[in-house]
Amino acid sequence: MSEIKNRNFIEEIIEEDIRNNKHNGRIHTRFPPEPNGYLHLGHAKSICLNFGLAQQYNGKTNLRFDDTNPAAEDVEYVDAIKEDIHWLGFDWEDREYYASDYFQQLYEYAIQLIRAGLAYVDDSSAEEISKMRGIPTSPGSLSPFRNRSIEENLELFEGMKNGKDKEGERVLRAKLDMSSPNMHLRDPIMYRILFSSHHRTGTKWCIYPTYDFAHGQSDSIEGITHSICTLEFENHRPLYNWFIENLEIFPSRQIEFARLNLEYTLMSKRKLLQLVNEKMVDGWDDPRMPTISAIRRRGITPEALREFATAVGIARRENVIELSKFDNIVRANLNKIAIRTMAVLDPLRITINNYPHEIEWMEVENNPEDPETGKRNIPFSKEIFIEREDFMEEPVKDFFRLSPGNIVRLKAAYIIRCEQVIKHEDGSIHQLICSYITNSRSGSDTSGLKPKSVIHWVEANHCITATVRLYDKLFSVPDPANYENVHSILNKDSFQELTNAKLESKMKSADPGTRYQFMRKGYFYLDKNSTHENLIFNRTITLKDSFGK
RNA sequence: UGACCCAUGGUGUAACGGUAGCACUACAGAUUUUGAUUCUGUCUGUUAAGGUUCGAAUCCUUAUGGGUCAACCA
Repeated sequence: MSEIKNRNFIEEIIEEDIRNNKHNGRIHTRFPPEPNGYLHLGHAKSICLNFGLAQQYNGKTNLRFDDTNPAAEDVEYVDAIKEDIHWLGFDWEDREYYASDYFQQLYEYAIQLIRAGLAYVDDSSAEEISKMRGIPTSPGSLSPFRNRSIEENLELFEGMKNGKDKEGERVLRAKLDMSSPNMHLRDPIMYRILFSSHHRTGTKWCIYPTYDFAHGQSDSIEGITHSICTLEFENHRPLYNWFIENLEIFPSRQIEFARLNLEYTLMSKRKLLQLVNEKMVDGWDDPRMPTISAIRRRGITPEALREFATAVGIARRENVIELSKFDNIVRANLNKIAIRTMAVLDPLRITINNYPHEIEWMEVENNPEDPETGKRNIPFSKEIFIEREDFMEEPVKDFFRLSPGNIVRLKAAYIIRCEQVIKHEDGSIHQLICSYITNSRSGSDTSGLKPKSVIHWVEANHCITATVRLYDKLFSVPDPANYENVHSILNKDSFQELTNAKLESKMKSADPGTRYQFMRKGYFYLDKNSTHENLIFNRTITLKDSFGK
């Protein structure tokens, strides 16, 4: 069935397991976000991987919030995460779980390990524990509390649970190997005391399991067959397995893959939070952010994002994806579906002095890539706007657009020639006087003229004015993660707001769900704060532009 | 001076002991009433050295380079 298809290493593992009828051929994955921030591109890769694998192999995927640290977590994030996953196109059905659902079970597991002599309560301070752990290249030392009796451990652990101790006063540790070269095996901490209120369990618990003591068991409880995580958890795997083996519970298997890195993009939750908190961006969904909500607000489709998540591949080597890969996929997707319209972002008025008609209606396609979207008529008169940058008084080499004495084709209309430049007192250009070529009307052109360029325009008396927001890369360096100070690497030109853009009048009723292509300018999408009175469009991405290369 | 992991064009990813392929980028050309799209072509690669084998990107060894680990974060 899949002899020809190239599979990634995780698919190979799964197919091998299916062949061996492991877990009766059952495939069950999970996506385990911690609700302490918004989902970003890296998470999108993981979501597509986990849900995609389940779809591919007839399995299931659970959503599980990894909420074992009440100090950092919040319901605000829970809701946003759910919305993002659904928007991306995936559904966990009724399997919405929380690690905190298992707090009681986890507590019992801990007692089981204490009874087996495999866990102990340590009264050492955090600093002492850290010191006794040693360094990777030399063994740690044993805690003086390591050999407490089972009874004493049981009693002390119950005391911890009942709030007898202060935060940081005691922890429960697994008894493994203080001389292991793997630091995670040097008596890792299983439980710590935290008197913060949990977003789900409130103040019921004052001891909370650590990631290592919660994650594998949560997988196991849910019958997860393939627990997929990123490479930095690789050194945790022996511990993951140790807990499962010693607890004698369902053996989920942890598999690690390389996380996504993208040029010019920060993927660290901590730093993204900093950008938001210090108002370097307009919230988590600022279109320059790499979060899923920002990508949505930018106007990128879930299809494009899914395609990107697949295209980057799954492997175990560190990687940095080029931004052009992302851009390419976004453009290819939008090119197929975007409704074309003409919009002049930075208007320059033109009067066509020899144009005799009051008005004419010109027919133009809504999307040449999709004839089913039909055509529309747009008005044309002697007063129009063109893009200021489509005129150059002293054209540089290879500038094909309008300049004094030269001709250009107005898309779907006539060829015009620039006759005169009218300036303000300060020398800046006020407007242009042009003539039009009478027999050059689009579709019935008999002029024989071949202008080197076609430009967009809008009729001056029918158009509407709107706000257009142009976004660019947030950072000026391709590897922002390598800089501690994000302020110093911000791209100063990452945001530009134009408030005098001229749009075709039909855009008055622009649809919030529709992706538009402003011809020759890029793809645009209505912002969430747009109103009928004040239309705001976000630029999703520019068109490819080979001018000047 | 430890353990674990990784190494294929500029980037990402295939090739499962038998012709190093695909995508993106770059460059060149064709088409085009969007300098877009589309189409065609070109450049560039198995980290190194040994070994096993009729045959190695693939298996083994060593070296080199890179990543992860010393939170009561996940």
